[in-house]
Amino acid sequence: MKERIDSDFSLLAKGAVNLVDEATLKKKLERSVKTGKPLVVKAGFDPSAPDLHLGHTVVLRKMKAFQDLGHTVVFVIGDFTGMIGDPTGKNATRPQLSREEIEQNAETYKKQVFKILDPEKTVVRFNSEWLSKLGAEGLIRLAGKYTVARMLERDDFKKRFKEERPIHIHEFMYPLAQAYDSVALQADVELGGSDQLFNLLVGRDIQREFGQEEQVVLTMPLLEGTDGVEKMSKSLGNYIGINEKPNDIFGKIMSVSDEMMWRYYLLCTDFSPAQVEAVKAEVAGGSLHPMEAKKRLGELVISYYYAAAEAKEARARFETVFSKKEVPDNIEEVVLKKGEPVPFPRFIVDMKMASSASEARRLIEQGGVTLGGEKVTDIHANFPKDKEGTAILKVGKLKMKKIKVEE
RNA sequence: GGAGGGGUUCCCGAGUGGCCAAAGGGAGCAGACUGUAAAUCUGCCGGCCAAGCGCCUACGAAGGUUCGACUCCUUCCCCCUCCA
Repeated sequence: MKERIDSDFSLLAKGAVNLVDEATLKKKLERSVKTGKPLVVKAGFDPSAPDLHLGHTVVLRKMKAFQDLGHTVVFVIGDFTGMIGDPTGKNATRPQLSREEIEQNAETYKKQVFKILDPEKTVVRFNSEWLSKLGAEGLIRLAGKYTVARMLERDDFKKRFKEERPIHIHEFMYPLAQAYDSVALQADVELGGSDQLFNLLVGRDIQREFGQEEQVVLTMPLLEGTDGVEKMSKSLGNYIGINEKPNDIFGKIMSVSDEMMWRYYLLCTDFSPAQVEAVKAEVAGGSLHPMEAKKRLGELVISYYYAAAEAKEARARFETVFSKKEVPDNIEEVVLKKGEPVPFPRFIVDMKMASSASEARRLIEQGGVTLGGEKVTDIHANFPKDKEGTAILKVGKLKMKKIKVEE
């Protein structure tokens, strides 16, 4: 029993940035084993961005870890808190989402989330369920359980207060509302990104106020995006979506810098820190090529969201296109009727391989366009639509189509 | 209610009557190189074509002044800060 708890604990604590606190988690685990009652593990998600990327998976995978040990994972969709908007200090006014939009987003969410979590074992809840019921009175009562001074402990509030930048009252409600989620669910554990630490800790205080046992707070690191600097986010365009095609995921992973790849190894795979170190040592020692390490990473990551065969295929395609610089077999074919020759820039736009003729011209000028392996050099040249035949049109390294002209 | 600051191309941000399709940076794209869609270097980076030093569209919106406005004036819209 002692071993069971220790091994569960170390598995769950793996990779965490914050764990508040170890003793409580152990205690809860122990009690759960004894009573056979699973822990309630909660994580909240904003309903406005239903496009999951690898950054989200860091926390989701942690949820999965709890789930695999038999605990109850509650996926909270913050439809109520979403209306408030997490106070990030930015003034991005959030578009008010309609009920239908939220429902729709939730569905999209589930579809993606269940690529990681077990749909059978996952409880999905909307926090408007209990927060709406609270009413103005309840909300004020809730607010009565916390103090401004404590709120101002939050780093960005503190900063803004000091710099005399505005803090809106409703921003204080966000952590409180989120905390109340934990009360409503009687959460034992709450997971989140490391930027959520403050909010999650408020949950503990509020739970105590409501006479509940405090939840354990466990935060995971924020994964940097493909640029290697900013945290992965859709709005920054540096993300790798788990819904993207295997080929694209593979390519994007290959575009992650060599240094950054270790971070991905650590946060996006099942590798233990020791295993990651081992691969790292191999690369450092020269016995493993960094490119190979990265290819393996790509294959591995894809295999979590797609079939293993598809992961292999993505890798194979990458090697064909980039390493061997060959054209893969299964590329899109476009069949055209014979007709008048078309100026190349126009033609490239028609084929949707450039967004404007100017761009197409630029691509030609820069030597990025080939037809049947021949470089197109003249922007005034025509695509020989008057001749029958098949040729591969390549625009840049990534875009290629097989063009067939027939009678 | 009062005082002030601001809205520029995908983003940040300079520009304050012509030299402005608008500095610089980021992102993006292309090429070279390579070990990868890494790194590095070079170039491009509103649109249209008859490709000229051409035309159209663009500096919150609408008008106006001017030979000429992102730059000046008027009105309006929006954002932000401080004081009350």
